[in-house]
Amino acid sequence: MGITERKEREKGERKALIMRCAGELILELGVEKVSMMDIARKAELSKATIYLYFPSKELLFEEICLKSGNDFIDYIQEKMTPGLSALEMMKLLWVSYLEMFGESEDMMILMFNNIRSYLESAFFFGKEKENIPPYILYVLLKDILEQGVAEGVFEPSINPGMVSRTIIALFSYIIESAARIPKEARKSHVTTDEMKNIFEIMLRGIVREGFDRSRLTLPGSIRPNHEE
Amino acid sequence: MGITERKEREKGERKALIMRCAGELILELGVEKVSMMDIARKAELSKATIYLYFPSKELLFEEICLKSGNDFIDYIQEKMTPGLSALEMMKLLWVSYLEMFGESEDMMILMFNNIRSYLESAFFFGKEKENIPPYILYVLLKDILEQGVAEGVFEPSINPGMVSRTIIALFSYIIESAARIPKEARKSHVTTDEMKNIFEIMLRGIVREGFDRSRLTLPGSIRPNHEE
Amino acid sequence: MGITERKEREKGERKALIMRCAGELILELGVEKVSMMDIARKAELSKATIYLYFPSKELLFEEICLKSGNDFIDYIQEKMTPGLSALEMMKLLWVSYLEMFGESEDMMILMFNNIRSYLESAFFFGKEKENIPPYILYVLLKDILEQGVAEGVFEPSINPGMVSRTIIALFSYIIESAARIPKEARKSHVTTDEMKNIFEIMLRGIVREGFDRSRLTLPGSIRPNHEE
Amino acid sequence: MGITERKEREKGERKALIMRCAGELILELGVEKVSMMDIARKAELSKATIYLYFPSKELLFEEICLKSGNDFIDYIQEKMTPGLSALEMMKLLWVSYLEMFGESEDMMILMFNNIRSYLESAFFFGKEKENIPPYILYVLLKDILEQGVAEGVFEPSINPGMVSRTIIALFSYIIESAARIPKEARKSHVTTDEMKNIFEIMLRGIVREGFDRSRLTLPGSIRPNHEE
DNA sequence: TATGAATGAGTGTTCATTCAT
DNA sequence: AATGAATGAACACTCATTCAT
Repeated sequence: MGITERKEREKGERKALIMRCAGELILELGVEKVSMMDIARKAELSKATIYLYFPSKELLFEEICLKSGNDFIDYIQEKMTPGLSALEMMKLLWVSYLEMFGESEDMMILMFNNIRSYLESAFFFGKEKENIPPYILYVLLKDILEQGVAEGVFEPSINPGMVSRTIIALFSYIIESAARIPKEARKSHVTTDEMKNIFEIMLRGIVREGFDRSRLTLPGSIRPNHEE
Repeated sequence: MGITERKEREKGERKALIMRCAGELILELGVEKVSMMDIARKAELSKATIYLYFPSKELLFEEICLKSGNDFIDYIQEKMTPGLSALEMMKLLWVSYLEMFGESEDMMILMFNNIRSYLESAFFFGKEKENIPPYILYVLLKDILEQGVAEGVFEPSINPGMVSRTIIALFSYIIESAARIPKEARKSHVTTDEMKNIFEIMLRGIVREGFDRSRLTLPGSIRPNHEE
Repeated sequence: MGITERKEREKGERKALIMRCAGELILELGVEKVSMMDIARKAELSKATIYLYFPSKELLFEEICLKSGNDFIDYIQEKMTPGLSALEMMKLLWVSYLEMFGESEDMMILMFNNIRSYLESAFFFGKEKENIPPYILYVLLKDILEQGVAEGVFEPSINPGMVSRTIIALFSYIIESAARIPKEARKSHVTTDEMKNIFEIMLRGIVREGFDRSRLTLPGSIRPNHEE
Repeated sequence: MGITERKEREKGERKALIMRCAGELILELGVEKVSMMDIARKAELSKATIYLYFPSKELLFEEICLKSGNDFIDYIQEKMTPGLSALEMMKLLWVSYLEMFGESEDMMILMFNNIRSYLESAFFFGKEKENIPPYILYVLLKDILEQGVAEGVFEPSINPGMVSRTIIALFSYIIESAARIPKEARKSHVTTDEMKNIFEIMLRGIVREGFDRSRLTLPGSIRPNHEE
């Protein structure tokens, strides 16, 4: 039994190694520019070996994105305790984002990179899909927004599905833009500050008229600016 | 006299044909996936002929994007008369967008496609660039926002540059997403409705607290839904 | 009659123009690198027009080489008066070369360029060809060498055909090498000095043993060094 | 142990195969006319496979030339024992050439082909270059000539550098010309006889006046004429 | 006569994928 | 399980040549 287990574990490790290497390369070069040779070289394996673990380049990339997305969802759902108000949950979402980003910037970039590819598909405009991270996130946000409407905090006229998609799109956009900046020059506080402002505007735009705006302020970057 | 003119016109038409075919393919497959061979096949020309009109793939694509961007800018600037209030200009911008989109959906998609490539560059986070359409649009929006702040209509705390970029990013995102939908299934009213809602939320988020929200309503799709 | 004549003359002029342009380009870029487009551009004609005068690139180049070779042959034969001794003729050949080279360096380069292509063919080793310049030159030299043997000046053991080919080959080689040097840096006196030395060594090698070497001295560059 | 060795050897053989095929094609068609496709076809491999062994066409060709040149240099230097007179060394050079040519005609052709490309460069007229075969050969010859002058055997008035270059040029020329002859028709004795005569003439031309010419006779083709 | 426009057949090079070992 | 070796299909780009006008 020990042996098969070890084999299983080693197999998983190899797979994780390949995904990690591929992920780093995607962040470095962009999806289109990464070749199987690059990945093989980085993982110190042969190209053929990669095909032992992934049936094609496309599916390898898909799995990478899926994983990063799931990690993010897991992180968020762990924090979401029942009984929170919509506004508390929105703020929690924001804080989770901040923390996760501070902790694992690259993973976040990959995750939103993933989302973007789904947003671009038909799903964004109605045809919804399976159990994939972007969709889960979309549902999560939508539920919060609906709860907020029910609580009388958000404008009843908003379309929760649409607003949910819009928020995700915006996050994706900014993160992706950040990813294009060379890693060493990337100052994450810019990214998070940018996002914070947009998120606040969006919140102000969806709350009921007359709602006290001071209650919509979000916390800023939680980590000290380690650069500059 | 007639002959040279006709030749000239035909030459222009060929060039336009190539750009149109290339544009459609970009919308269909994405920039990276389109090959010169694809374009040639679609235009029913030989690859070599394409090179008679454009010195390289890169410059062909650049010209396509530039043209669509410039067309949009021209359209807008023609409508912008001096003496308008910031809110009037914002609405005018919206109506121009609607009209232009109704008139030349593909062109709009290409234009925002173009913008996106610039947004992804460093410019999005501050380093600004030359006389290219996305930048002109960015400046235009920023000026309006600043004027709105001065008029006491928009929140003085907003960062006009950042909000300008956010608005452009959102438009790009939605348009681009729409572009991925197979043409026949694309219902433009979804696209414009989506955008209208987002634009309204954004406006509500940036006006001063207490500003009468009923003044922020935008007109909807101006053309009848020609599909379905 | 006047009209057809003028037409004829103009046709000849066009042809000459094309050949001149092509010739210059060959000298500048090397045979392989010159394209029909280059020639057309230089001659300020269309590519198609060139095909009106020459049926193919290959035949155009052939004609260029032929012409330059014939010019050289004509120049030499004009000077060769009967009754000269072999040694006098050898010196005359040398002087003609010097003069021609001084007068029309480019043409000489093209001519030997031409010769080289023939030397490389089977002809060099026996299978002789028609009335082409390299062959005429070969025969000319061979005749002189044979006369020299008959006069008792040259070693009877030499093979006139072979020595003739060797001399031509050497001239070609040096000229061609000179042609590769950028035109402005080309100091022809180096070329001619080099050639003079080799020619003298060759002469010393083919005269009978004991022949007074002081009689084999050749004149040097006849033109002042116009550069440097 | 056997396996890795065999793999190594097979890899070397493939590389050698490609170089041999490319070499033959160069001899057949000339450097400029040989395409990677031609080589692949001849080697019965795919174009992509060639790129497994050589990073580019240019480097493949460079390696071919370098190898043949180095082989020749190695062969010669192995035979050159110290204490030989200049004349002995000249004869040794000649014999080495003969033997090498008899043994590996193609290689010799390629080698001189290589040399030619260097002779055509500025080096031929003074600007000398690194450690490349043609230059090594040039220096070797020049040293011998200088030694001969010091021994009082060669004319003090000769320019050793220039004569060295001339000899190399001549060898190159003849060999290259031979290469153009279709292989089956190529009679190597013609080539070597031709060369022998020229080499003898050259020697007679550079020895001091009055030197006993019978001492300058070279041995002829050392192998029986295997053709005709 | 002259040419602008067009193209087929090529170039060198890359890369995801396969397979014998 | 792992891989070195191989390759087909693709890529952007070039050029000698043709042809309708």
